[in-house]
Amino acid sequence: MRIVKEAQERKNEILDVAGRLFAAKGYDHTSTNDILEEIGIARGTLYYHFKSKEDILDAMIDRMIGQMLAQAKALAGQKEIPVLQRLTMMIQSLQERGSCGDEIMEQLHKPQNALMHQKIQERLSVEMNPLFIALIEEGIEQGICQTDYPSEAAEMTFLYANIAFDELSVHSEEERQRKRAAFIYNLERLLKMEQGSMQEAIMPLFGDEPE
Amino acid sequence: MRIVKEAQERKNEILDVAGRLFAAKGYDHTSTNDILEEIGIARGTLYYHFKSKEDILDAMIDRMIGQMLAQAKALAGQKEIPVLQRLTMMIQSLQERGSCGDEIMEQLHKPQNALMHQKIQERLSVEMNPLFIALIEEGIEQGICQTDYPSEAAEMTFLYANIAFDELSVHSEEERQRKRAAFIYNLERLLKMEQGSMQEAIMPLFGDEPE
DNA sequence: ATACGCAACCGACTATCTGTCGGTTGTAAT
DNA sequence: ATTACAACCGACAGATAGTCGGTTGCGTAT
Repeated sequence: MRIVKEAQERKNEILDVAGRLFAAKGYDHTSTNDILEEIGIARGTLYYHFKSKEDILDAMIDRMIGQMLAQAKALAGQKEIPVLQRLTMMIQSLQERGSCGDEIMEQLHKPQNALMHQKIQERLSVEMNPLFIALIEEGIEQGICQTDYPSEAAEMTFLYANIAFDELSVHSEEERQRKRAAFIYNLERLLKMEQGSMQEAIMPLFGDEPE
Repeated sequence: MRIVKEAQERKNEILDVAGRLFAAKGYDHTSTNDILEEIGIARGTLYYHFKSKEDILDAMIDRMIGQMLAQAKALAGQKEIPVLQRLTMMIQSLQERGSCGDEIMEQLHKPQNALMHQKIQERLSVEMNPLFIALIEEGIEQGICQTDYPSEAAEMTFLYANIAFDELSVHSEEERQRKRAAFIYNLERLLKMEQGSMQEAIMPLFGDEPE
C-alpha cells in the first residue's frame, strides 16, 4: 500500500534516516538501498527528492550546520556574559557536533568518511569564523586583547581548536589536558592577553581548577 | 604478447600511472580499469601487486611523503643557515607537494579527492611535526624564541600554514599577501619573537620587500 | 459526482566498478 | 629437460548509483 507525503516531510524523513546511518556506518558504507529500505520507499522516490547520494549528504550537512550555527549565535550574542567566557563556550560547543549526536564525531576520522569530514569542516569554518571574529573584535574594543589581524587569529584559533581536539591522536586524558593548557596558552599569546586571563574565564565553565 | 617484470618494477610502474591519473582526474574518478589499461596489464596483475585500490593510494602517498620528508630533512639539517630561515624554507617547501608535481594540489580540495586529501594531510602532519618541533627547540636554545609548549606551537604553525595557504579560499593575490603577513605576525607572537625578526628571515628567500 | 492534472511514487533496468579465482606462461635453477 | 614458482591473465561474481517510463492518489475545477 502506497503512502504519499508532502515533499518536505519526505525529504526530512530521508535526511533523518540518512544522517543516522551515516553516523552509524559511515558515508561510503551506507548504500542508497540501506536508506530507502529502512524508510520503506522505492529507489525512484529517493531520486525524485534528491538528485544523488552526495546531494543527500550535502542537505544533511546543511541542516546540521544550521543547527550548530543557531546554537553558536545564541551563545555569541549573550552580551551579559564576558567575552572570553563566550569564546570558550563556543569552542566547547563545537565538540558536541550538532544535536544529531556525536556518534558522528567518532566516525568522522575513518577513511570511509573523508568526504563527509571535509565537507563539514569546510562549512563549519566558513560559517563559524565570522562569529569568532566578532567576539575577538569585541574583546579588542574592551581592551581585553589586541591584534592587527583579528580575522586570521580567529581562523587559526578555530582551526586548532577543531583539529587538535577532535583528532584521534589525542589518546590519553593526560594528553588532552596538556593540549587544552597549550591551547589556552597559545590563544593568550595570539591575542596578547594577560597570562592567565583566559584560564580564569574557563574555570567557571569546567569547574576543573587544579586540586 | 606477455611481458614479465620484476615485482618492484611493476609496482613502481603502477604507482607512477596511478599517481598521474589521480592527480589529473581525482581518486574517485579514476577507475582501476583506467590504470591497468594505460599500463597494458590485466586486472589480475594489478590485484596481484596491490590488494585494493585504496592500497594503491596508500602506497602512492607513502612514496610521496617519503620524498617530501627527505627534502624537508635536508633543509632542516643545514645548521649553517639561521633557524628562522630554515623554518620558512620548510613551510615554503610544503607548498610544492612532492616531486610528482603540484597538479595534485589543485585537485586536492575537490570532493572526489577528500580521501586522498585527508590521508596526505594526516601523514604529513605526523611526519613533519617532529622536524618543526626540533627547529623551534633549536630556536629556543639560541634564545631567539620562547614557549612552554614547543610541540603544540609547532602543530599550530604547521596546521595553519598548510590550510591557510593551500585553501582555495585564497582568491586574490592581495589576500595571499595579507595571509602571509598575518602568518608571520602570529608566528612571532606564538614564539615570543621580536617583532619583525621573522620578516627579516624571510626576505632573503622571497626578495619581496615592500617597494 | 466526475474528470483532469500533477506531484509523489514505483521498481525493473542499465552501466560501471571493485575484487576474486582458477588457470597459464615465462624464467631460473637443478 | 624437468621442475618450481613468481608474474600474469581475463572471465566472472557481486554490489551499487542513477535512469526512466509508467502508475497512483489527491486536490481542483466543472
